[in-house]
Amino acid sequence: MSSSAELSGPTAEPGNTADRPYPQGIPEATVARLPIYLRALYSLAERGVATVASDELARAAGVNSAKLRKDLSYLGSYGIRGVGYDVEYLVYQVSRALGLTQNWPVVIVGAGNLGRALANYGGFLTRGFRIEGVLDSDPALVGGKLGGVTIRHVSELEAVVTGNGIAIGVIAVPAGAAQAVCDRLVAVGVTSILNFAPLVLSVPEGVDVRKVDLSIELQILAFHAQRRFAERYGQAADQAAAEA
Amino acid sequence: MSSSAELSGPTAEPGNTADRPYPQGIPEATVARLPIYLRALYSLAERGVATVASDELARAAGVNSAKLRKDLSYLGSYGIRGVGYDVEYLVYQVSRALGLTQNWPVVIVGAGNLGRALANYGGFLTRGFRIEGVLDSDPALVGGKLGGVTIRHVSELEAVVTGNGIAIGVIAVPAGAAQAVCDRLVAVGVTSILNFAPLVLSVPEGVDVRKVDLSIELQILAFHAQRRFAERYGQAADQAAAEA
DNA sequence: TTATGTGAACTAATTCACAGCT
DNA sequence: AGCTGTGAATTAGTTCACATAA
Repeated sequence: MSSSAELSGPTAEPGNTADRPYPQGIPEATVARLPIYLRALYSLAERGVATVASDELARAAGVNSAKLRKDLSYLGSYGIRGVGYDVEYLVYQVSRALGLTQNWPVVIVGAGNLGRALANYGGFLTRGFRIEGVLDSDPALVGGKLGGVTIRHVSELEAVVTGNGIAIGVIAVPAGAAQAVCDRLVAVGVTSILNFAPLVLSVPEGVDVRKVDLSIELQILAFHAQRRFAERYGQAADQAAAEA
Repeated sequence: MSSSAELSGPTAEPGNTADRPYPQGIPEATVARLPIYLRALYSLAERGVATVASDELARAAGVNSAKLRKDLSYLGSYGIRGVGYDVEYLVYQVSRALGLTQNWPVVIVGAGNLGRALANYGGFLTRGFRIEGVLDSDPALVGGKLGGVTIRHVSELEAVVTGNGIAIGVIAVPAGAAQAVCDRLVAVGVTSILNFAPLVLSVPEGVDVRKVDLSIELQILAFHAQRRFAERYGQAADQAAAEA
């Protein structure tokens, strides 16, 4: 989770929040759900749905409707009582809240399986982001294409970042190389980092790191699976059950 | 996030929690951090560290020490006052809490870039899990090897799951195919699903789905990046800043 | 009617601060 | 003397339930 909990967090100067789009700040938990709503809204729009009620959108997003309405209320009053929400308009408002009406240039460091998966991942390249550079240390990969971009050598990292005004970096290199890549990104002004390497990066104050950890999620599943087995067969049986 | 908040949730029968390993239940937020602690502990163990204080382990995990101590206290009293925690012993206790002293057989559906990245990802194959099957619909991939396992055709899904007593499935197929794969996994008894496809899966009660969404994290980063720009340059400047 | 928007109540998570053990 | 373990206080997040507006 990100360090700051609010839009107008402790680093914001006091007293001038009144003319911001979202004066009270958007709770972090809400921010984390907005992308899910956005995806559900796109899916509705594609199916030609013009208006949606909170129950329906909530179901599509996998949350309850009270939570959805409260979440959306942080962005403003964009619904119509007795009717619901205009899908297209809500897409715009949620996009704007997330900063996706801009087009953020992104650099991906690491063009291995993970980097390739990212570049081809449905929705990674969508509205709001463009892959401006892909870097790798393997000479065999340099010069190849990925996501419409030519893979360049990682030694060009600084040139690629500064030359394209890149503020967001994606680290998709092995754990051993990740901290060094991170340090170099931060040194040339990248303040948002998405980390896929399985380690905790250390960064200076003011840099926002989010991590996607493929094995942590699996371990959380194992915890719940174990719990289910223990409930069903008693606490001694879970060992045997998993071996079966 | 998972549906149930506690180890002994509403589905557990009342009155027999006293002889469970963790009678009061482990908060979901704690469960989500245990894998991070575990990784930090392994890293310390590899460096030959025998004992660690909460401050140091907390720093390695990127949390504050009060939170770490409270988290560990849900598992039991495994520290030594005035000294710290025995690294090896704590590895065992955290592993046990997460259900990783067992060896869960896992099936990965989808052997594209993402499936391949998973199989090669540092730590995905580690203690607690073994890849028991990899499936894909592409005949060109079937018969090849991935993570030490031969890729089989997705039509064999049911046979692979039931034949190996698999309880955990990983969905690494495109969004369009994900729900169908999910339904088939659930139908043959898989109750834990890790979903990489960018959509909300619908599953019956009792099935635990976690999702890893590569683009949602990027969107959350964009939100914070936008906020920083707005704070620094005023709310009108952020548009121009990202275009630069 | 009907479905939003939101105070109020509730539940979960975090942090503080210090008693208690080694 | 030092670090854990944990009640108490605080803060964040969720859900309820209904006044409000189309």
